[in-house]
Amino acid sequence: MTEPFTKSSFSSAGTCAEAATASRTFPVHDYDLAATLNSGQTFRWQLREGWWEGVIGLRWVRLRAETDLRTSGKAAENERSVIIAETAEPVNDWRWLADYLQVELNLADILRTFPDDQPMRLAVAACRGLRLVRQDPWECLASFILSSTKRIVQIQQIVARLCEQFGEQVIVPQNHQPVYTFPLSGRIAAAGESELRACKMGFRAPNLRTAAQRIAGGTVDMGRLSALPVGEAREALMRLPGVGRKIADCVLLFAYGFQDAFPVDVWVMKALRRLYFPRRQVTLKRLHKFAATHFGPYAGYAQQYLFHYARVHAKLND
DNA sequence: TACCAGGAGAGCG
DNA sequence: CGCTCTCATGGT
Repeated sequence: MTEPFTKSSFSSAGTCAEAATASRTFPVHDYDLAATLNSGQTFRWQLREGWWEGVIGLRWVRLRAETDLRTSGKAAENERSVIIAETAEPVNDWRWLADYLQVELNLADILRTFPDDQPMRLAVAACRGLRLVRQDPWECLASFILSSTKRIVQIQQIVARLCEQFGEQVIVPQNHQPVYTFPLSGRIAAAGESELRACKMGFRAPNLRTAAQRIAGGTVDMGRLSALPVGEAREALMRLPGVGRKIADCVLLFAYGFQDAFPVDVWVMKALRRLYFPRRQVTLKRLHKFAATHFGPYAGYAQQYLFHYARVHAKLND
């Protein structure tokens, strides 16, 4: 990577009360920040005054994408731009953010591995710049346990209540409203079921609580799963209550980076049936088999394109 | 009102 | 294996 433009200041916070403490600019190619942060992988990013605000680990951060003026004449398919990040506290090492955003990943190399068929061409064309981010495993697992048969907006609301209720306050810019961390598993494990239900998660409450207890108690070691073969990691996740094939695959893909994990939800199911099996009644199991052989080594990435395409761009209603 | 949402799990034939 | 039902909540 080229040496990025970094600024860390104890400087003139004088006139602007909302001034962030540290900022950094990441050069990127083909990175649609809005689509990426708003495509149902994560549930805490909020667009406010032109910035995407969120919490990664213990840090408040806000992000903004800007087209690189030096190359503004280039074709859209190789768009150069920058992601500007600002934090509320000084930052020495920005690896946590570079890793989360996966800014060093070459998207073109991945898109090249996709099958050269009409559905993928449509999805890629419609969602150019869509990325996968690399999330914290526990936050990802907990969020997706809360996701079942909920719309994305509702998942966001439940997660927000959970953080407000059980998370710790993080440092934010002056005059900014309070922001909270995603609660640790131990904190959720210690919560009562009725406290959890107060966050409007309904029947998912006992599942979240039991999963948190097993993780906080060491029955499941989230850190160890990344070293396992994908099949074994999936089995370990699926032993947790409320975690079936779909949610396990979401965690494998979004948190651990198993690129061949292929979550099939109602949208992906609809897209696959409509685009690849227009007049056949295909079972879920058959679709998994198809996905494992058809979409290549980055099937999970292809899945995200199909999901976003189906949900936002395509009209797949029968 | 009826139906659906980035599902899982139990019960059934 | 495949099908059906239930779970809690809020929005069309």
